[in-house]
Amino acid sequence: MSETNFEANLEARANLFKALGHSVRLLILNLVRIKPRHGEELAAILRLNPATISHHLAKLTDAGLLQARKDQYYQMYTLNTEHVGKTLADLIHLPQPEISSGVEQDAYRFKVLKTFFRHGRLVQLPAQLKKRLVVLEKIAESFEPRREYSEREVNHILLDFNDDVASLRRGLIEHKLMARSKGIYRKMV
Amino acid sequence: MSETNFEANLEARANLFKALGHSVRLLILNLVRIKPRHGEELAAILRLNPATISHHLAKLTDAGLLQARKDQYYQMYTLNTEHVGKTLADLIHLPQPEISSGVEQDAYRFKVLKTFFRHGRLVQLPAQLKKRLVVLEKIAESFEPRREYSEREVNHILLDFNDDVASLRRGLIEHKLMARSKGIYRKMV
DNA sequence: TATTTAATTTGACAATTATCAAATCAAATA
DNA sequence: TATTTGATTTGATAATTGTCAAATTAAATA
Repeated sequence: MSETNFEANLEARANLFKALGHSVRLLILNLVRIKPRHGEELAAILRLNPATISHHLAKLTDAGLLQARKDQYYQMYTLNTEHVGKTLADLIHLPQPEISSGVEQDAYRFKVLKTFFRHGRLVQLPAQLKKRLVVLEKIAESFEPRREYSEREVNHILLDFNDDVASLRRGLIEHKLMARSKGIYRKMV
Repeated sequence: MSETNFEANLEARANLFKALGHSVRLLILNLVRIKPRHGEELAAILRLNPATISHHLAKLTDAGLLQARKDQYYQMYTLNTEHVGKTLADLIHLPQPEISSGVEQDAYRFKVLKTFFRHGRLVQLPAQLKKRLVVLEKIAESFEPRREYSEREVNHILLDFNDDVASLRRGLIEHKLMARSKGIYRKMV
């Protein structure tokens, strides 16, 4: 799905809610639910200019909440029950793949990595936990799963990122990205 | 219920929909549904100023769609599932008595009667069907149900409203407000 | 305690939306 | 066909909302 489609779909959903997001329009829906009505009648009841009512009716009709049919002079509006049975969840929830195609969910991660890495080297270990975690997870990718590492081997790999290997080692253990047992290091799942 | 309460209730419902009526906020709800997130992360993903995101988050929280809890530095937002299971119908429908207390459903009728009656007399029989019907229904109130009227009696009553009793008689019959059988008139139901 | 950083608030401006009056259009009736 | 009348469109203005930059506040860490 193209980004344009994604945005159009999103905008369409938002428009349904926008149509409902006005007290006059909620009243119109309730009045029309009781019985079909025409614009002039609604204007009289709600004490608004017929042109204003006409705008509201157009929005409700565009959103598929009302149906209009001709009856003599009058455009009679009736409630369209197609949408009103749906739950908010139905109308809010976008499928995951669609979200991913529309926005970069890892943007925060990328931003943190961009901030703290320069030419592949770690400029500084972030003080904030959430950012430190992002950085350490990145570094942990350099270790293979299920393989055993001696401390010398660990240090050798970490040295590529930063001279303060002790802090990096401690961070990896602390955040449970690696485990140490009898001097042997192993990457966690 | 006071009119003020009615309006407050109505406004509250509209505000829930207003909160949902923006594509950025729909995206936030979907992103938070996947996992709890904080403002900075959402700002990075959606490429918007953190202050803007903060506004959106406040609207969603006010509307009861999100819950916020502190986690270290971060205000973590999670989806509040309380409302999202409700159908649109649940959220739109106001009880009838409440509507009646809030707006004058007969405003159109009153307006028509005010236009066509002057000091209790019918100025003119409206050409438009819907208005003619309103006027004739008003006149029909002057007849008792289940009682038989001769044409002379009918004319006598109608003369109070307008000199053109023939048109009034014809209108009452035409719109099935009265019935004539063998020269005897009777009000319908 | 000083510093850092996320959250919030404030102020300014842009964009959107609501409202009405007046004009136009379209359909029904005289 | 001319007239009436509801619906729609247009233009103007007011009100609301969305956005960002900058300042402030509050919480966590060094």
